[in-house]
Amino acid sequence: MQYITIKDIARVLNVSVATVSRAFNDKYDVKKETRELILQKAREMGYKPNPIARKLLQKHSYNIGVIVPEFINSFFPQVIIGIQQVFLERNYQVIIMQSNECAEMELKNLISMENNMVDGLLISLSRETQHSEYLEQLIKENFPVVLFNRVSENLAASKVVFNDYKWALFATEHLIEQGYRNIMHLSGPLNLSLIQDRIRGFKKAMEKHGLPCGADHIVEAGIFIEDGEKTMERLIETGRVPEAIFATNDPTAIGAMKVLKKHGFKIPQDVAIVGFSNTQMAEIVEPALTSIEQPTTEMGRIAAELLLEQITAETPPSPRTITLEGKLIVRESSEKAKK
Amino acid sequence: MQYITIKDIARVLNVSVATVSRAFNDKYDVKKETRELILQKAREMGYKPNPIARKLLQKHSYNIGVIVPEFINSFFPQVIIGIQQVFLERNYQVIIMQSNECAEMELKNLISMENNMVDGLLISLSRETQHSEYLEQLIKENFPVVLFNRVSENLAASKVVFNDYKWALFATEHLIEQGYRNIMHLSGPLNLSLIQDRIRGFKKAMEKHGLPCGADHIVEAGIFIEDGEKTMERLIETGRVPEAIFATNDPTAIGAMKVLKKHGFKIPQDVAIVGFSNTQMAEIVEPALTSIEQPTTEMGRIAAELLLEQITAETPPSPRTITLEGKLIVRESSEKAKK
DNA sequence: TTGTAGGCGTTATCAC
DNA sequence: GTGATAACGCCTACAA
Repeated sequence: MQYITIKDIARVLNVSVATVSRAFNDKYDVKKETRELILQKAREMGYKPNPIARKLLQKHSYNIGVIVPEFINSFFPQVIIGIQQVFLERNYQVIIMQSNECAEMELKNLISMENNMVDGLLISLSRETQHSEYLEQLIKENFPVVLFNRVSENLAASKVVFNDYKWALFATEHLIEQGYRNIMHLSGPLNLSLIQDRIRGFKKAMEKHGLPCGADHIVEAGIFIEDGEKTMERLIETGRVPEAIFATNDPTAIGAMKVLKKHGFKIPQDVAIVGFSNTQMAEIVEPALTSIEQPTTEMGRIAAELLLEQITAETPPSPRTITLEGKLIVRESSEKAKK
Repeated sequence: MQYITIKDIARVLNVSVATVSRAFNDKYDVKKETRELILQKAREMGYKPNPIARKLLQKHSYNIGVIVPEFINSFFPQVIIGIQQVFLERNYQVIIMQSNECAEMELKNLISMENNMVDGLLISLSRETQHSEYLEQLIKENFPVVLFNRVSENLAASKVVFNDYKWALFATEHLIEQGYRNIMHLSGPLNLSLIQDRIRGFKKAMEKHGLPCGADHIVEAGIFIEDGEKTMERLIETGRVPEAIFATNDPTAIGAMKVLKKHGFKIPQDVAIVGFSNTQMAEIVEPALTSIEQPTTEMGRIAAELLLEQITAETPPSPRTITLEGKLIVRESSEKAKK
């Protein structure tokens, strides 16, 4: 693949490269005929400007980087839709990479994004990421970064998060109000702060109502259906089936439901369940799953707006954290306990 | 953000830029002390090599572009996982963009990928894409491109597709064998060739068994849950509920099931259903959905291998089409009709 | 209106 | 070992 350059065109047409260059950037004056001649010839020769060379001069790429841990669950795809909504109309391209929940991969993504000269970065940290020096450095250098959903307190960047604490509390209180007492929390990866927040919310609700909430009431499961399945199998084997379950997200809840049903437990009569995130699956599963609705697409939009501000601002604005609220969607899986 | 360059380092250290450059690329001979001095100073000054400048000289970026129509359904995310598996161990970065089922957007993605100098491109066409001149041109210029799943016959590139015709035929025959006669096909966007293939498979099966298969046996629905819902609502309203349904994919099937159940129809007793793609939801819905399993991750891996071949080959290999086979997963939604 | 020439940040090929 | 210097492809003062 031999690329045609403006030099080639200039040579063929016996004009200078400057003239050719000007013919393409119409802010300069070029005689109409020569311009047309050049454009015509360029097309004929199959010329395409080399964007790399251009980028060497200009300083922005109109590319935005997005790094997410995974997109098997629909959560991140939905956030990305919001991100795209904002950037597309501003003529930015959105480049997506996935870290696969792996810190090493995330670092590679990060470096690669910088190499490709994105103008800004939206990132949701991987499960493994305890601390990212590289990202910290980037932020220190005033590179525009906005964290969303999976954030780290150590990073001095703008953040968009969900009020996980509050809505975990509400979700748990909902079960309590429905008459359940022995409630268990199936949590996700413990080093994620949002998971910790949900745990805190769960504990707070239990304490507030004087219910037992020891170590055996919180079980680490995961965030995928299989995680919920495995954990529930284990709980059933060891005879630790509670009256109700608050799961850290819908897939985990659904995995648990699947196993419970398989073992003949009735939901919600034997075990009531509440999920988190209100995915499409919540409506499909039977009985339909009570869940906390999160404004996913909005999260993307807001994060995008924050980033845009940073990119266009003269002086770097000080970091802000925006906390989004949700909504409890009550369905059959958490119907009132029979007395 | 002022970038530090090798010039700055050279100036400060009173050496030439050449020496600084050499210190970083250790294939040249530099005195140990000077190298260490330079590296040390570089770190101190916060120097980062400018990859754009580098790319101007070298010719490849070690970036691979992937363009998909959407990733709300889990199909494409799973394919991407396969793609990543192959490229990561080869030290390529995978850049993902989504066209949002929109031809205009897809074109922007395409241009942007080229601008970012990806070494090769994996693409699944948007629903709207009838014909992409830009892509055609790219392929003509021997730019490495592999199409997967959503392909176009007009493009002379390598392709990885699923044997939609055959497995749609099998899925339909399965319903016929179970004793159903009045079978309807809920299809997807008609201008996608894979959708046409599934329609052909459905028709063939019906004809083969002497069953009626007129225009009213094939209804265009879509590929999302909502599409299945809307279509089923319409069918129920107009009193056109068949004995069995073969849906173009799982979400459509599940949407239809949801509405059928809401209206009191029993599955499979009143209406049997078969889906396509075997998504996670198929196991979760009740009754569990019979579906065609597709090797999604494998599709990604194979497409990636094909692309890698093209990228590394001296002379462009002639395009190949690889057709993947699937598997019928029988569950309750298609149990035998009662006589 | 057009041409000349310098520069963007890096690497590679000469010399010394 | 190291320093000039010419590329890479494009843009843009400045001159003409």
